Amino acid sequence: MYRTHTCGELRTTDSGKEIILAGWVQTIRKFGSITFIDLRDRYGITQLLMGEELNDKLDKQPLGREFVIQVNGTVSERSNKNPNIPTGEIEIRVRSFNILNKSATPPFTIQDDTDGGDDLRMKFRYLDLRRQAVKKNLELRYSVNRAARNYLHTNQFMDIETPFLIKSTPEGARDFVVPSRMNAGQFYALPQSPQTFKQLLMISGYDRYYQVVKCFRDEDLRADRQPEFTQIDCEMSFVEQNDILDMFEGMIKHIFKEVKNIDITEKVQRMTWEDAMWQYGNDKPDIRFDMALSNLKSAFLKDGKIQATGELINNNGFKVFDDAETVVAIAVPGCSEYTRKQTDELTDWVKRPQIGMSGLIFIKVNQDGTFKSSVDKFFNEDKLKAIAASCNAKPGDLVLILAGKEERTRKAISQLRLEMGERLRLRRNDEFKLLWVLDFPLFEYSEDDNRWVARHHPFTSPKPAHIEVMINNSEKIEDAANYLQHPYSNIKANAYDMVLNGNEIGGGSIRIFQRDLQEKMFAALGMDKEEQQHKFGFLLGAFEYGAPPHGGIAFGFDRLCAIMGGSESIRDFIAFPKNNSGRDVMLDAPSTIDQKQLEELQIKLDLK
RNA sequence: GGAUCGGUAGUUCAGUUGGUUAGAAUGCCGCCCUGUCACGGCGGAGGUCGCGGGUUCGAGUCCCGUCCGGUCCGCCA
Repeated sequence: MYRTHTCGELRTTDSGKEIILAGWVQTIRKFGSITFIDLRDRYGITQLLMGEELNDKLDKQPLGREFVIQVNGTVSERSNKNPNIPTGEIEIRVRSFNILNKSATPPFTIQDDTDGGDDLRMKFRYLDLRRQAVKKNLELRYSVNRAARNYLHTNQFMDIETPFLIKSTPEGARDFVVPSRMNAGQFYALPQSPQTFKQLLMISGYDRYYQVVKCFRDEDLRADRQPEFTQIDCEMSFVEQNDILDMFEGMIKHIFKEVKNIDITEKVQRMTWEDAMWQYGNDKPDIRFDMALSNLKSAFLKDGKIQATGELINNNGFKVFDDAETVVAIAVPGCSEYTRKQTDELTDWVKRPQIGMSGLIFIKVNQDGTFKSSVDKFFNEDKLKAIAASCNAKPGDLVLILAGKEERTRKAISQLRLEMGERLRLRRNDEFKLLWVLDFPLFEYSEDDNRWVARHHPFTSPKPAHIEVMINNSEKIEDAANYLQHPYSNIKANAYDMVLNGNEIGGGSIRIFQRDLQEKMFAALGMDKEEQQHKFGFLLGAFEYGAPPHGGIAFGFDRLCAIMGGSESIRDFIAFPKNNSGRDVMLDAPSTIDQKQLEELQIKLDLK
């Protein structure tokens, strides 16, 4: 027998018991003729006390950090207790020990605040995973997984596995491809999501499906994006949008209750995509704090028309505003005392290439009710007051204004809002605010491909009221620069995202389930009949055999875990993640393959 | 594809205007210590300053290139 107990479970009530423990040597503290050892396993740390009688053996068989040892001994109440660990009231009086395996000195310390850098930790990930801090994250991940499965199981969802070797459909993200040896010259693709399979399962009558499943996208990485990632993928039949929203806000609430013991009792706020863009400049607003936008002038089409023409700011001799397509403001609470240095620093911040604005205008709303702005030359106090009022600025606030092209400016003010929220510590990682964003546009114009593409995916249904517009308008565009004027840009979809603290954690839609509407959708995306048949013939065929109305959603499991764990980066919530360049630095993958393998696949490399 | 920050002891970092033998902490090794738990004390070993080229009497430091890593933009239906 290797052990009778784990290193996390013994207490004073076990005093006197003869036990066997096995684990890793965390630290050795030699104290004259006695030696203290912290023994660690997955469950905790237990202190071992080795007396004088073991010194000969310790001299002959010295221990080191991360040695795997087994000890026999007696549980004993300590004279000096350690209140910092659960087993701190006892120690093991060791009678004998056994080295099960030695260890080289690890390249970094196996501690919560390790001295190892990210690169080194990834290279020795198996050592990094021994650390309590990382273990805690994986435990959280497992408990989110269990909570989701329990909820879905309770609600009659059935876990059905779908294949990983599937067909490439170059719509959306780039596919990872896998060469086929038996079908030389042909390739499988790894799924970006089990989308079409879960729709086929609906047609097969499995009306509630789920899967916690790996998905693959061959795109560049980010702190919150990996080339292989896990989704909680779900689909339901005979449902309307509201049924799905209710079901899955139920799931998220259940997860929060089970994992973090947080009760979210209120209904999750629902906001249209247009309102999100209008109020926050962003389709995934962080609503932990307010700071909503004031649209002083905007080319954004809301309810099919331009809502802000700029009467408050135009024609005051300030060319920047007069020439701008869009002028937006936010009121930053309590920052009217910003110094010149601080406002200059903010100006530099918005001028960074990643933000790309050419300047920043500010109005200080002083405590005494006066105003001081960077555009005093052009705007009198009444005007400044009106602008400040438009974004609900209070005395003591700092109004920040950006002006420029619609898309860039809206994006920039959104980033500026988040940055100021961050600086003012309004984005606490122990506060959780959920939001549904609804009615996304169905199409997006791709200037690269000069055609309309599906914003969500091509199986998403249009709002019923917009179907006619979709069918009766050609997809062709005469003037690409004016695509916003095309009727397609105003078609909305039965699509929804769940947003948590400004992060998209889930997205889905009510699907098209009739063959002709699906064909019209493909046609709108510029796909002719032949191409439709080649790429999606199986789905169009299936729609002819009694496809039920259906819809679904997929949650980004890694990201959800990271946010619940209070982290921006998903890597610490994945046991073996890839680095920024998509490499596994531990395995050193990807790597070249043997000439023999290439020959079997009949593949010749032509590296540039 | 682009921007930006970084690469110095096993590890995390400091290193002034380009100037003597490149430092600290921690880890490692040795000795001392019977109540430590971030143990303590004394001593010791440990460096191709990522790599290549250039400027200079002299380069860790300046310039060019390159590789690696972090973050971001593009991209990610």
